[in-house]
Amino acid sequence: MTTETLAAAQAQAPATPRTGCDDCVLKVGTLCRRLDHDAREALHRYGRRRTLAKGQTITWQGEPASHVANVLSGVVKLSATTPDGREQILDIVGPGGFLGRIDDRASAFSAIALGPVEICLFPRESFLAAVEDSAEAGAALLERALEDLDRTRRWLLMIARGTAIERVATLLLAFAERDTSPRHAFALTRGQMADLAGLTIETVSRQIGRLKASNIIALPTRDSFEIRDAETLRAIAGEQPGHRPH
Amino acid sequence: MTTETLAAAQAQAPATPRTGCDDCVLKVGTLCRRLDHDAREALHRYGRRRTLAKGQTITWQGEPASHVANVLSGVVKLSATTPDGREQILDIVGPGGFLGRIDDRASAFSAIALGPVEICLFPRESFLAAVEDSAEAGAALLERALEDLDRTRRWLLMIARGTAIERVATLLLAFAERDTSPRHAFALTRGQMADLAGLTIETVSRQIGRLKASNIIALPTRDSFEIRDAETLRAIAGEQPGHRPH
DNA sequence: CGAACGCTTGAGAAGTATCAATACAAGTGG
DNA sequence: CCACTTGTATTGATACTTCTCAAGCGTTCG
Repeated sequence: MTTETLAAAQAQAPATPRTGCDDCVLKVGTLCRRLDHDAREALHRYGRRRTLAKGQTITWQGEPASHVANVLSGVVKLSATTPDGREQILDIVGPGGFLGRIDDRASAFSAIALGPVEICLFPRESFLAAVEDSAEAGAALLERALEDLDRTRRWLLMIARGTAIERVATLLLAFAERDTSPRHAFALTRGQMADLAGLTIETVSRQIGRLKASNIIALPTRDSFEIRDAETLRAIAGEQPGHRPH
Repeated sequence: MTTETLAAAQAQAPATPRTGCDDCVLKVGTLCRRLDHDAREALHRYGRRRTLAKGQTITWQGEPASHVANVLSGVVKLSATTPDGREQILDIVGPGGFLGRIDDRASAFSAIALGPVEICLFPRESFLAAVEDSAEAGAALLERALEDLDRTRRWLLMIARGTAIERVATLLLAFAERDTSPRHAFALTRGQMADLAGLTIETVSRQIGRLKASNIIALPTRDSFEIRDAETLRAIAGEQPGHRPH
């Protein structure tokens, strides 16, 4: 597993052309889209687009991060590793997501690309300056941060009070939300599901087995599933009416 | 337990004088202190200061919140109640903290005053407008939100991967950080510690008993403790060097 | 004094982790 | 093409942690 820091990533890919925000991939974007032209210019003087391969680490647990980043495309897992070697995924960050710390303390977490990922990388100081100059950018990032906070709190509740089958059912419903076809892909491996749900691989597998045995889901292949009884599945997940996962 | 919403709280205390931000209690404040005069004026046209008694609910789980608030003084617990009646405290919010959702969906959580609390209450729309007008306010709130996010993620890690004694040790260290005298108060009751740590009262009590039996802590009275072996306690808590709890 | 509340302690039950074996799929190299 | 390795998933037996239910204790307060 690569252990590059943001700075290292920047040094490693100096050939990447300086790309302006005007042709930014981030169409649904949080940041660039809501900056006025001047602010965008100022920020884009410092922002660099980088491409990361699957498994590449963007920030490494324990190192002070001099840079922050926005995810342009692809998916990143934000995770921490306990002293005894177990991993906990704290969030899955997709396009528009913010990575890094706003102060200069060491980051407690690692961000690892789950597939090919494009990010926009900023020195922390210039990023902060840009945010303080543009109210729109600040408001957009604030909105995003508060959404992240809300989602993290809901997941904290699930981890703290939910049983194994509740957590797995919630994950399956989240996977199912991503597409409309009846057959859904497991977006994560069993190991990643376990790391996200705070369980072991074996427990995740057993709960999926229980759901299959109860005919609540079916497993046409090993990496896809169909929901046979959505109502029961939602009931197991303890879904509150009025807000949906993710 | 009172179940008032923000709107109800506003209606309930109409006699409170409209207080300007210039004499705001929030000296270390996140918001008001960093607004320029015009923005402060604009916001203060809508902000109302409210005093809440211990146990009073500021927002109620499931209700759409039309207002947001900043905590001026006192401490609030942000918590959720599961369908089966157990409570999970998601965060303890002190002066400078932000309460509420920035969108109009129902709030998933309740905020309950742990003691006498002063808050500054804003209609959500005017609050948002003020943030979009003032880059400084946006930046300050963003900083705060990202801190909250970081702390919540650390606690999620602790809940997901930590054992009962690790969680309790972490809480004790957090209590001990609040004062310098050798004898520390339990800032929360056993029940609140359990709700925060995702445990039961009995388990919390047993872990405290274990720490006492191992001479790692002493219990001079029932609502205070002394740390006898700080190093071991920190080792149990699994404290990473480089960042401290809360 | 009795009631209410918060805390402690005990015994048994339940849920999940751990350890271990096996199965399956996808490469890889002979 | 087939053995072999590697990564991932399933299944079983057992141990351990925490929850649940229950009882008892100490303090405060009416």
